[in-house]
Amino acid sequence: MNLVQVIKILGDENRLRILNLLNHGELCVCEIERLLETNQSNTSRHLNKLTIANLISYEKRALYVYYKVNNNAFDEFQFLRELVSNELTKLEKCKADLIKLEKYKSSGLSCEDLKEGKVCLKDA
Amino acid sequence: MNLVQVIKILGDENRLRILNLLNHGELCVCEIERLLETNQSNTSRHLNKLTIANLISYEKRALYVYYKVNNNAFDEFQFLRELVSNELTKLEKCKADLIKLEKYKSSGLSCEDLKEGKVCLKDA
DNA sequence: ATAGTATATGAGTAAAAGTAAATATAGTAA
DNA sequence: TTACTATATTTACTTTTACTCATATACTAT
Repeated sequence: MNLVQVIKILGDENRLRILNLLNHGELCVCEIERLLETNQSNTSRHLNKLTIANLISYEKRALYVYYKVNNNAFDEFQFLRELVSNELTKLEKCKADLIKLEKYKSSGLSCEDLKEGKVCLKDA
Repeated sequence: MNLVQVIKILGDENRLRILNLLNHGELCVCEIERLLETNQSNTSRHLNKLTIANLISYEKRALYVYYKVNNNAFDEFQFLRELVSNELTKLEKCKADLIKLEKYKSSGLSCEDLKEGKVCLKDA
């Protein structure tokens, strides 16, 4: 995967939001899905693209698939650190996502509780 | 123009090649067209997109329109310097473009000579 | 085994983006 | 003026990409 393709894959709001979230720790697909407020299929597809670009990696544990940023990519393409750590945080949606993420994490609940509505992330 | 749109516009090989060329000084449209070995219409469109994204700016002098990188954009989005100065130079096409550019510049000829074939940039 | 759940993927659709040929515009030069 | 040139834009076509619904897969739990 060359630079052009990596940048092409970065050029999507949902995928940038995912990178921003994963930059703060690993998350499973259904957590990302709820945080982005999109559907499962869409989330999975974006995660797949980011994986193909080697920007993230995953680990399957029980039923869940946990995704995290791939530090090798950040070593290979130096501009990625600057982009993810400094630029993304300026985006309104990314800021809002991090607030939701904080709310979710501090709730002490798990991703199963998300769909049961024990944590409401809407307009957090 | 927000970050997502800027990245989207960066995600194209021709536009990255143009940025790489302009990073070494201003060029007019027909020079870029010959260096990229594409046509006039295509070149003009890509330049327009880069202009919309504020990544480059232009100045009209006589019949020619000269484009150059817009340093304001590089100040606003810090990752751009790293990207253009360090990453682009690793791309094969960008390397080849710079060799052609050097050949053209050292020829001492002008863009009019390009189409008359006084400088051959093919496979420089 | 069966049922249930999380994730991935196939298929179809719609929107976006890249391209090239032809034309329009704006400037130069005689 | 008229002819010419560089660049932009219109138009039409094709390819790519994002999205959604439905289904498949893989794992868990009973």
